[in-house]
Amino acid sequence: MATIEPGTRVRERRMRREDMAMAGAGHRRGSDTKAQIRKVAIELFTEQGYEATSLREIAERLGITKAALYYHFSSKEDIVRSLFTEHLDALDALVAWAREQPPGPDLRTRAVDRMVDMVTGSGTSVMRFALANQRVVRDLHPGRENAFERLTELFEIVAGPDASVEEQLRLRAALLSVNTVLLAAQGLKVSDQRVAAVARDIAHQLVPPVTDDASAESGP
Amino acid sequence: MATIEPGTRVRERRMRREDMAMAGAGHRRGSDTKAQIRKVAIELFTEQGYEATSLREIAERLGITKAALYYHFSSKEDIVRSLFTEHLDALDALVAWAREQPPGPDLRTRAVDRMVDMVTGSGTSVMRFALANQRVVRDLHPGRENAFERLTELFEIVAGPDASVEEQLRLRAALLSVNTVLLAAQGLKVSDQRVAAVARDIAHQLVPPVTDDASAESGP
Amino acid sequence: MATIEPGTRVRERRMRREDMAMAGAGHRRGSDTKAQIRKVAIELFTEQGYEATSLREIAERLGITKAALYYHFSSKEDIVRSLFTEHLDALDALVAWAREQPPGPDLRTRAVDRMVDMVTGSGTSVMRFALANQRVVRDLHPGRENAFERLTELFEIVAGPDASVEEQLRLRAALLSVNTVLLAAQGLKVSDQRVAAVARDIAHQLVPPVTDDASAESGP
Amino acid sequence: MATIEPGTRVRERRMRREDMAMAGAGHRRGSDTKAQIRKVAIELFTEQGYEATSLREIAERLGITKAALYYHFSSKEDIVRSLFTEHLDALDALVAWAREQPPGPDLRTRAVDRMVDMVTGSGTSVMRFALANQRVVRDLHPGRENAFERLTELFEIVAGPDASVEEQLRLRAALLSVNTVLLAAQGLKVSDQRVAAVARDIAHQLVPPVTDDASAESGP
DNA sequence: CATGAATGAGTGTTCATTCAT
DNA sequence: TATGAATGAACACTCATTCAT
Repeated sequence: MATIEPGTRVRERRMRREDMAMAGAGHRRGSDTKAQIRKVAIELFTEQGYEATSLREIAERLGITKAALYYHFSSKEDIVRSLFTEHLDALDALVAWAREQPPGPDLRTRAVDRMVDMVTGSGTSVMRFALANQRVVRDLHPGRENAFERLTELFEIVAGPDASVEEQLRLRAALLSVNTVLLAAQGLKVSDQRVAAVARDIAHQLVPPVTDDASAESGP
Repeated sequence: MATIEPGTRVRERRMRREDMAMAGAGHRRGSDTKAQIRKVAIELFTEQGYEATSLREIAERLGITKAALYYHFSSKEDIVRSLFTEHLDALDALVAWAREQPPGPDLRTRAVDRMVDMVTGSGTSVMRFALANQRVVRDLHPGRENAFERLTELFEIVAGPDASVEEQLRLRAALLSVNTVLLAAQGLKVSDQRVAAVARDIAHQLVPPVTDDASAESGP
Repeated sequence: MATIEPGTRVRERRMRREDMAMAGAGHRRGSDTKAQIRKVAIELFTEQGYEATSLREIAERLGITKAALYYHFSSKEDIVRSLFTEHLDALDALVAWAREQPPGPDLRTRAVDRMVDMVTGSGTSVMRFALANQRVVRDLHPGRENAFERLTELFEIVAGPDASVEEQLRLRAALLSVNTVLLAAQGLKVSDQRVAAVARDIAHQLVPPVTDDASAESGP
Repeated sequence: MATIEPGTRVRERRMRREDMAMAGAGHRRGSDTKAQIRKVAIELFTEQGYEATSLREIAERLGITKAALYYHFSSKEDIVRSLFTEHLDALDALVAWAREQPPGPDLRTRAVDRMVDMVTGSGTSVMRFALANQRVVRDLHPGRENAFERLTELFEIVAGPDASVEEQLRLRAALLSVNTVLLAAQGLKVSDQRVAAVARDIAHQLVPPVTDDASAESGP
């Protein structure tokens, strides 16, 4: 041990909710703990990654015990799964929407728009989380339908059956570009709106023109 | 995580090198253990993430003991740091090259080309690894020069002093697009070369035209 | 150390509490585990020294797991710190008492008496522990108030402001002599009471007579 | 891991002797490594304790490898044993001397004198070391003759066959008092000589008067 | 004389998880 | 709804020790 560091490391067990709640009416013991857990969890998982985030951290941040987490969720994995299925609906809706659309030259553009909306929309986006935890997401429902499966489906619908590999690649890149821009914006002082705008522009720019049937897409 | 990873991890303790060694070479043929550690480490860190990868895994895969890792590296962190500084040189070279170039309308394009080359070349792994472990990379040298700092520098040099925020964003996105395409290609059956080609195309397409002051190149 | 300790340490893993428990009490009867840890810890630390005592030893002797120790204490250091602050009160009380006493020729004698009482009093004394682990104790609160600081304070109060260095030395030796006698008694078949008696005698004998200069309390 | 600390922990392997030696003629590679090891070892064992001191520390401080230590000593224990037997001779001499002395009333006093000389002389370190590592010393030669055995022998010879338990205790305390004073002197600004003088005084004061059978011994 | 490379047992510590209350 | 107390498995890391060169 050599030299012993003085204070630190006191584990600050107990820092109950009473401390911070109390004031403001006792009305909150009732219900939404589960929602709060989800909120904190997605934040931490996104910031630090799934494996690097411990249940203790989540519990402590909420002023509850680890055991309490187990009342609401049956495992750590269950938390992350819940986060996903919760937000997977958005993707599902997008897929459903795409399926209904008449296949036309502007479907791709409109799909991209919705994608941009989705990603830049709600606070801590699942997309960001998914990118930060690809492995977990992939392992989550092995063989079953997960976010990546959904995306693939979306890609296929929007690309259409006749799209060449290059076309597919470009389209996927277009749809994913929001995240690239998000990544690119790190360290730059830009408002979220401006980032979103640029993302949209770039995405539009990348959408490959539809190549109906004949000819090559780079035209004469 | 318990249920997540299905097979694997079966605890196959002991599977020593004697199996493959010619029984008689005292401890090891005196050479490249360190290099092998790095190789295995970058593989696992990329696949599973830094935190999700244990030193036991690395050691076992090499048929050595955990303690042996500590002969070559002073900590887990040291391994990851070593991986980085090893390949940081490529980025450094790129920055140096950019600095020497005469600022002209085609600098951006040529920078993008080199970037694509770098990422699709041997360095593939490091970039992929970096993206899969952003947090670790960021925390690695706090305040000091790391991969992200390097990239930022590159961005600034290539963008030039008068670039607007939008322009910067687009340029960054262009330079990073290789990775987007890499990501997009997952699950698609395409050769690496084709992916690289598309990446290059897309990157070129995204490079913002230089808007110094005069009309310049975007003209008709 | 390998060959040093002959028997002992036979690795007797698992020797659970079920043996002595009435099978059915969920985890523990809810009470004094923490106290028991402290008890065992001070014993082992005193016998073997802090560094030479492993948490496994402590846990095993109690029939609990190492992890259980961490439920009650946040680190090994925390255990030792707790032992100290727990018993530091005794020293504090002594200091407080000394401060209140009217400075007179018999203060020294009475202080010595209380000291002897304290050290020979409670079972495994902190004093013995402190002497066996001087370094740890010193490193424990670096710069802050620890046992040695307390003793110094006591020495100064009892010695008075005009004491010569020799006088101080003798007084300190008197106060510490209990421990010398404790040490000297090792290997000798004597009852604790007799040891205490001799210690008291010796201590009294060593107390330096007060040597003011002016009349003061040794007056005729 | 949470936050990664930057530099530190680089293990500073290699810091060879060439760096510091080189200058001063190459004459030192020859011999006295063993002596230096002992010197460093006794320092560190005394400061930090035997268990808390690692062979790596010793080796590093000397600019050699751990393996080199094993050339000179067959184990860590061997080092400590060597330290002891080296200085055990002094004690042996004392015992021998005591044995030769005619048992008389002043033997005790003279024995105490020699003891004080021994402890305050060059041997200081060993005694201090022994006190700081009582357990190790005790375990060192289990059943065989060690420092404590020697001391016990000395005690018995000097006390004589008819001494009561109290007498023995006092005598032992007298002989050990040097160490008490050494301990007491910590934190006090006194020269070693003065400490020695006080120690001698105290020791003399504690020597119990010989109570053979008849009469008082200090009588005229 | 000494090192480079390695090992096996052990350290303190943290984790996800369980369950009686 | 939650908690207090605990567990077993794993983790990163260090130690004393070995041995071919």
